[in-house]
Amino acid sequence: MKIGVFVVDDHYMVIEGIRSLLQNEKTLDWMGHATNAESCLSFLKLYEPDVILMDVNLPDKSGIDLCKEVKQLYPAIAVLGLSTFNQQAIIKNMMDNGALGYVLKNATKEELMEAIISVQKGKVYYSLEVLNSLRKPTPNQLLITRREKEVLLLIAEGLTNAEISEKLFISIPTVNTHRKSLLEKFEAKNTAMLISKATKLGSV
Amino acid sequence: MKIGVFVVDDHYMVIEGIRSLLQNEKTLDWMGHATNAESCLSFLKLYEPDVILMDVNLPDKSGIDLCKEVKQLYPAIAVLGLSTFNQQAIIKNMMDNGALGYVLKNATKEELMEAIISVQKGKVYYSLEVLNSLRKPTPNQLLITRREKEVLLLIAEGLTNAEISEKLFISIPTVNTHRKSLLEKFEAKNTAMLISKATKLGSV
DNA sequence: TAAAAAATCATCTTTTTTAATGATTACGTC
DNA sequence: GACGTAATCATTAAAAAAGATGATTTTTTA
Repeated sequence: MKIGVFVVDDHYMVIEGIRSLLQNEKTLDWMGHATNAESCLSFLKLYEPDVILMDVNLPDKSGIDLCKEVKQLYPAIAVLGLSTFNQQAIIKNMMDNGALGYVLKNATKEELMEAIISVQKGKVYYSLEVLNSLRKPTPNQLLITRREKEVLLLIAEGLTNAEISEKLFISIPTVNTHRKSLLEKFEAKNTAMLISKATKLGSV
Repeated sequence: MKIGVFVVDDHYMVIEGIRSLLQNEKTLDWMGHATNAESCLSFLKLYEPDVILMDVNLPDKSGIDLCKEVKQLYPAIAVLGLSTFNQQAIIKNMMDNGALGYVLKNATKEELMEAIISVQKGKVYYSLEVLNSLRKPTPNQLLITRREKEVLLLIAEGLTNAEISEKLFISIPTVNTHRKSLLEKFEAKNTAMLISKATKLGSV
């Protein structure tokens, strides 16, 4: 019984690369590809692959959202996250939304095969690099509260404390408190460093 | 006479994708690939391809810098920029540093072939999407000067004006001037927005 | 080489952020 | 129901950034 594989990625070269890597694998059945979330969902109405390789950055919606939808509609399909970035926040998000594994786009053929076979069996798979990055002592970035995240986003948009307080219906001192805990949690010296770190970690 | 093609990209899947797309083209000679700038330069010491497909994001240095170096050392080689992003700033930068063309990673085989043939003949090539984006009214982001970029980087690292002035051996008012022009050019209301925009545009 | 652009410095004012401390209320979990 | 965390608000002061204007010296580039 072959493993049906489907790929969703907005870059044709990447799709072609994966197809080329996997084309001689007799245990796999290349079911096709989609370059956006919509056509992926259309495909799934007609066919049910065993494994979907899913890029986290898609033109119409994020891979994270698509992953969630796919898992709700077709729980049997194993989703394997795929991206160029090695960022805890994104990976964690992807896994929380039903992905069974995560590989980077510089993965070798062997890694990719191992990942596909693993998730098809229902086993979790992370590529080596992803594992290493997840092993790093978790900085406090993951522990941002809901409110702090709201404030962070507004700061990044360029709002001042006064504007944020108005928008969130809280007092300026409160905004300041959140601001201070954000600086602490991100180990940032000031706003610039905060936004810089937060953006790179995918929190913004 | 075949066109010698070399690819520099840090993602194995992309390399494989390009190779697969081009493998049946009899007019091309696949000379190999590199996954970072260093090994690209090593390769060029031994062989001279006609065209290099060069990703703008490399692990060891930016494709923009690599492009500059390659053109200095081997002016005859045509460099074709390659990336997932369609951003004027990056494209312009790449072209200013000697690239003859620019295609996105979702290019089709036909586009890619046309691009390679064009730049090999010394003709400029932009993919359709790139052309469209270049036609848009240019925001001022492209015009960041060398000094402004230095200041921007230090701001993002969390340095204050005083610290920056010390580091760059300039006065605090001067740092302030650069800071203000950065805010203008990025159309940012404050530091937070500046760093946010700059990071997303790849300037940091 | 002349014009344009970049880089430099200055002064002064206002706004915003950061720091330091302390405290109350709400909420979910064990 | 106790406990910890999150969320809220307050006061005061110092540091930093932002805004407005003007001006000189290098560099680049047409």
